[in-house]
Amino acid sequence: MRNREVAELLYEAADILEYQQVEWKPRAYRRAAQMIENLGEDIENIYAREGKAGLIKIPGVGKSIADHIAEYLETGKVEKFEKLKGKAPSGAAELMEIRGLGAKKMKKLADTLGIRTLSDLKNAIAAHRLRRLEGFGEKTEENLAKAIEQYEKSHSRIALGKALPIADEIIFTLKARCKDTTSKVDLSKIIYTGSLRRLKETIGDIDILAEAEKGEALKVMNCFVSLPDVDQVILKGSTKSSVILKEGTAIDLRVVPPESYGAALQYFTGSKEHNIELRNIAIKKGYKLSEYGLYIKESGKQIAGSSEEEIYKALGLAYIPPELRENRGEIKAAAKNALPKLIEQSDLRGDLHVHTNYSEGKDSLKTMIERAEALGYEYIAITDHSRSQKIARGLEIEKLKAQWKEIDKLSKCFRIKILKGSEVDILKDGTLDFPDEILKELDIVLGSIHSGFALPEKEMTERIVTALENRYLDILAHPSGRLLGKREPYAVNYERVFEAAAANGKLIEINSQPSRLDLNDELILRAKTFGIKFCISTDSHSAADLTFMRYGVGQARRGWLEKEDVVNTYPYTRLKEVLKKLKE
DNA sequence: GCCGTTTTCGGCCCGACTGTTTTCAGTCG
Repeated sequence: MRNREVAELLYEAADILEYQQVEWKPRAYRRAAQMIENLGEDIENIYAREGKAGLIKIPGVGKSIADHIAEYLETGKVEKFEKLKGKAPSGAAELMEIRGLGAKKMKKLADTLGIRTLSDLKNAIAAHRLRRLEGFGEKTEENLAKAIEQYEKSHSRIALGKALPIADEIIFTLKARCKDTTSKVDLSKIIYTGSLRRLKETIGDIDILAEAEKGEALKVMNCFVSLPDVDQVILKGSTKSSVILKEGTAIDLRVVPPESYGAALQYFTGSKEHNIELRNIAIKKGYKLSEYGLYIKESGKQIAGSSEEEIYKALGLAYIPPELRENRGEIKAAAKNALPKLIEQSDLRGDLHVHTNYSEGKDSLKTMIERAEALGYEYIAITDHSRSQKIARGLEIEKLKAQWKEIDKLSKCFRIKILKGSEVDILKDGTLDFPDEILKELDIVLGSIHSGFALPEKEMTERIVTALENRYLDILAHPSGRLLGKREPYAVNYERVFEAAAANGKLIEINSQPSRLDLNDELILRAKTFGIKFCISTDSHSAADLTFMRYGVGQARRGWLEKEDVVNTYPYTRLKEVLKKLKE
């Protein structure tokens, strides 16, 4: 899958063109890059099958970009882009990340002061050389210094699992403060928007929206910027404020009047690409769409704005859930009333990947079962590590059998059904870490890779395919092996893995651990086209982890999954049938 | 550079905030 690679190439070219103040081309390149990123099909396959004609069919890709992509796929580079590279400062990509520094200012800095890297910029600021430039000033210099500091502190995105609790906490506190300050604000309308509401795996900053009449807006803003966790106030106006929390997270708050609340919620939820498409539809219908509402262009009369639903309706679209708003085809589907009916967390009847203190879990078997039953689940699978996982205290066969005995005993005390399982290592040659006579006694077998991450793509693919052909394996767990922000996914040919999973009827896990979220949304979408079924599991290492399910469900929804696609929405008897059939 | 049931040429999302400006450019989302 080289889509990401091709998209990066185009994004990079767009940045340089933007730096050169070339008009419109950067936008065209970025649009093409974005479509390629979200294609759901390997661009190499398209090119191999249909040549340039196939590439031109991709929205945003015309003859010229198709030529560039073809050249890149065949030779590994694009002559024209190679020449472009020399035209911008070497540190341009990094400098563009600094808040307040765009293409124009960067060019000015390069042309007048010869600034080409972040360290050049830092030196120039320290020597107060910026404030003398035309269009710059003392304040700009100070702000850039602060922005650099902020960039160096946390320029990476925040994991969903970290951002969501922070947002919940801030909103809780903000509501309490607002309640003490004014009675005229509807507290239930204070919610998070942005990529967080879309449940994206990582978040740049947290966006919060509130509703208030004009006279009350500033009161909400004052509550917000004076929250105890706020470190810096970046900007403060009557509709928009930005702050940075002491632990480094950036938070924006927007306040809008009731007649615009839905439009603002829609707008700030994004994604940007989804919104641009929506606005284009509005224009074609003779409307104008902004964060304040949907208006008739001629008369300026508002025809929708207080709720998201009425905006989509007025544009001739079915309501699109936030998780789908990535311009991956959801707008076309909404126009045809063909959106998926997305899975809900309440559809889940059990958790199929849970550790106990038999291996690396913190809590006892009994505690995990108790908590799962308290969550209302119908079943839970106990899946401690297999014997090769020495670090995680993987179970020897004797210990596994002892666990079975305890499960049999506990089964009599609980309503919830307990499946005897194991998270079995897929060894380097693709065999599983327990012999067949043990595997066939288990109710459920997860296969996963915990060693030999650096295998070349071909061998890693063979290893996983071999495991998928093992009749005793049920589920491929955390299939890409990535740890968000820490470890890249291992090299593997997903087309082949998905083919093998589909051919053998194997299930693919969506691991809900905030540090994993594995498979990711794009690969879920891709896997679904192979007809594969999934399970959403927490990979819990303590009873508290059982609540991680919300993150996995979010990724499943982003991958367009419906209830029927996910086997742990099935009643116990149906789940057992699925698992039994796999071993026949 | 791309695109088109109002266009094959002339458009390309829209508005807020800030700073350096006396009316606007740059940046951001």
